[in-house]
Amino acid sequence: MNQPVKSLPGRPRSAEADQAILQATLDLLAEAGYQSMSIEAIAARAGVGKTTIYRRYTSKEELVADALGSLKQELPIPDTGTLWGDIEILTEHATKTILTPLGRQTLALIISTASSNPQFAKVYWKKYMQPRSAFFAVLKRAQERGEIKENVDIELIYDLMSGSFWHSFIFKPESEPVADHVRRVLSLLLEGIGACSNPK
Amino acid sequence: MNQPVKSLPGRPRSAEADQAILQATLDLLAEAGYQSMSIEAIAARAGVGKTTIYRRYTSKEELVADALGSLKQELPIPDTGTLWGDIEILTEHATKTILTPLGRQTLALIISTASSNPQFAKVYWKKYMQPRSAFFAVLKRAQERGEIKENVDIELIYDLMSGSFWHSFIFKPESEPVADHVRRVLSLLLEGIGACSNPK
Amino acid sequence: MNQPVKSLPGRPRSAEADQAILQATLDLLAEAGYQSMSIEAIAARAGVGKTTIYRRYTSKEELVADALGSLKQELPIPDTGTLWGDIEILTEHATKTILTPLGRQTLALIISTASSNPQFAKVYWKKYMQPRSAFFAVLKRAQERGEIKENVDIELIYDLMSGSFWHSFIFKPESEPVADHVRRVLSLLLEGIGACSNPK
Amino acid sequence: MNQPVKSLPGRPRSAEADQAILQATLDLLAEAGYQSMSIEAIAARAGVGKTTIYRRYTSKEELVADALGSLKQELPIPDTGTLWGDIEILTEHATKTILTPLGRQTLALIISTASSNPQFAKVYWKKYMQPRSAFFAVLKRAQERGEIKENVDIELIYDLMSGSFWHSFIFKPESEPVADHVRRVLSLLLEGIGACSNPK
DNA sequence: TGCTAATCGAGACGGTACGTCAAGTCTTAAG
DNA sequence: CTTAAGACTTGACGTACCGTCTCGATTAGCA
Repeated sequence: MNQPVKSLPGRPRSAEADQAILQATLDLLAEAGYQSMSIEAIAARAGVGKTTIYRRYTSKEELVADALGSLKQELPIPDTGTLWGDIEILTEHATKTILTPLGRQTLALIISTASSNPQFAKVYWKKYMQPRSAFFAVLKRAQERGEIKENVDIELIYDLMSGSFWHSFIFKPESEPVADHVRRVLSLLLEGIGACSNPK
Repeated sequence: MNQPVKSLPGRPRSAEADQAILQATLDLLAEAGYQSMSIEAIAARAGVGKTTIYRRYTSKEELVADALGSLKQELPIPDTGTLWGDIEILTEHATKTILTPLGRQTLALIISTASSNPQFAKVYWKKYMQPRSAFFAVLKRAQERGEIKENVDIELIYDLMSGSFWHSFIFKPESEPVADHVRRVLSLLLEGIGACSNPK
Repeated sequence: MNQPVKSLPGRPRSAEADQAILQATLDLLAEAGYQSMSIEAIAARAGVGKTTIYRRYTSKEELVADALGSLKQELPIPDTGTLWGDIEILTEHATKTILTPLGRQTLALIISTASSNPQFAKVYWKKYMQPRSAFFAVLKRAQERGEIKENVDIELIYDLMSGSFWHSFIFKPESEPVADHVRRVLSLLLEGIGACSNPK
Repeated sequence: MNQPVKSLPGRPRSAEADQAILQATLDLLAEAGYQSMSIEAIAARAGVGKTTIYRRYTSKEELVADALGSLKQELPIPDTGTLWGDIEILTEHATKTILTPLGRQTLALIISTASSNPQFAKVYWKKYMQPRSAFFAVLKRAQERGEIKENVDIELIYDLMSGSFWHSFIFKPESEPVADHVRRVLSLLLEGIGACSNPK
């Protein structure tokens, strides 16, 4: 069995430079935003030549995608026994992630890239929406416990909650606390809005 | 009685230039996107000097906001007699508006600007979400007809439907037709997801 | 007999504007120099619209020529009885005229325009070299008095004295007083430099 | 022993660009003149980015000074055995140098800059008046040969001849050939203009 | 120990677009 | 018809970054 990693000749790439570049990218992304962030500024901040960046990434998007991807996030799937309790925890976590400068910039990035560069949007999206699986697990368990109807499409619920979360977050950042809004949405979803919807 | 309109001294601004600038801006916005669109290109396309643009707008954002704001959109409030019918019409209209290059760019613009320049986001938003009032009227009538519970917050419904609409539009552009998705969402909302949600 | 001056219909040109423009031009010419002097600055300084200037002059050169031409200079032809005395007076006057900011700028203007726009150079030149006729008269009288050889070309003497005056003025502004230099030159000219030039 | 030449880090400046810039500058100076010559045009003509010019020079004056300074001129000191012969050769050379578009522009530049930026004027002047030392040598030899009085200030003679040369060149470009004028001046100087100038 | 080769920092390269300034022309209302 | 005011097109200014390209200096593995 040969080594899967063939050591190339020549000087190996500097791991320190790798780290410095990613860190400088994240810092500047949070500080200045994606558009205002210049490669030259990143290189200067990282104490690195521009070449060293261009050797690794062919575009700013690639660089930012890798920088965001390098962020470690661990999210234990909550299990409080009730849907309400689990959602509470997920909401709290999501809020903490998003209400940082970096989180806002990432969100902006996701959506502005979504229409033009879907492949990059998906990278950002994957990192940003890591909680998705946790959310699914929570809903699944609630369904098994009988808190949610059996025939309901869980993905649709996810769309609804996540979408409304964004919607209110983006356009009414000054209004009621996010947690309250989520609670009202969940309540509405559970009860339904139809006047004659009780199957009796 | 003095004139309410004080005519300023000097040559008045050219209305033709106004129009040419706005049109060129919209064209290039649709063609190239906000970022790739240069003021010089707009000036060239409009057959106008750069100064003439800079005299009117201090930033690209202002210019684009005004250009989008100049778009006239008339949306008659539908009244088919049923909530389903009205929503169908609204959805069709919204889809038509958004599924154009200009619509996509506007959406990207709204969200990427939202976190950094809320005041501009609101301008874009206002224009983009003009159907909002129509949507409210439709829901209100449905409530009066008894199709929707009386004690439900209509704004919350709007958040949910609009948000889920975006959500699926942005991240699953290739999946099922938008109209179908909206139908499923409405159905879910009307029935509710709670297993034991019989009210009273 | 009709009036030789036909009073044109409409508002007559403002003499105040005329004066203000010329004065502002001279001021700015002395302060900033010909190149750095903008028409807009002249208009602003004169409290006049740009149009008012362009209606009168078609170029900066014309304007400056007229402004310099408007300067009144009276130079009485000196008659002290000796060539030395007359030259002394002329030198003093020339020095006073040239050693002002306006004088320096005029000189610069004359020469930099000379090669490209000879017709303007001549206008400046005429004003600047008004003393020329006085100089000629002085030399003529000296010739008649027998101070200068009869067969000498007076114009050539003028070229020599005026040229050397410039030469030293432009390239050695810091050296000996101008008057001394002129004296040395005159002395040299009178005596000649040839070792065997005395006709015996 | 350390190297006296410390090689700076980074890519060294391109000697080709240096040359192209200087050549383009001289070309455009001769064609269009100092004022009408734009940095952008120089860059375009040299096939070089504007930055490459601005990296080297902070002003047009600096650039032009360097360009003129880069002109190599070799002038052998003539030695025909007589003052008249030597002057003839010097005059011919000076005429050839000045009677080119570049020569005229340089002259205009020297004088228009002289009063405002003496330091630049001196650079131009040095290049332009390179023959000065040759002229001095020629006069010195003539003095030793006895063609010129011993007690005459040679510098003053230079002022007179050079000044009158300019004077006639600038204001009477259309008149008699330069060489004839110089001959008349030299003759006048050698003989003197004084009627009773017999020394001793 | 020396050779080979990819890497490093630094920074110059040809470009594009920026936002500013002044040029000379034009269009208004007021005189 | 001129005036002051100011908008118009044009074009150069000097700056900031782009992505590419040299440099001399490292820094490994291979000979």
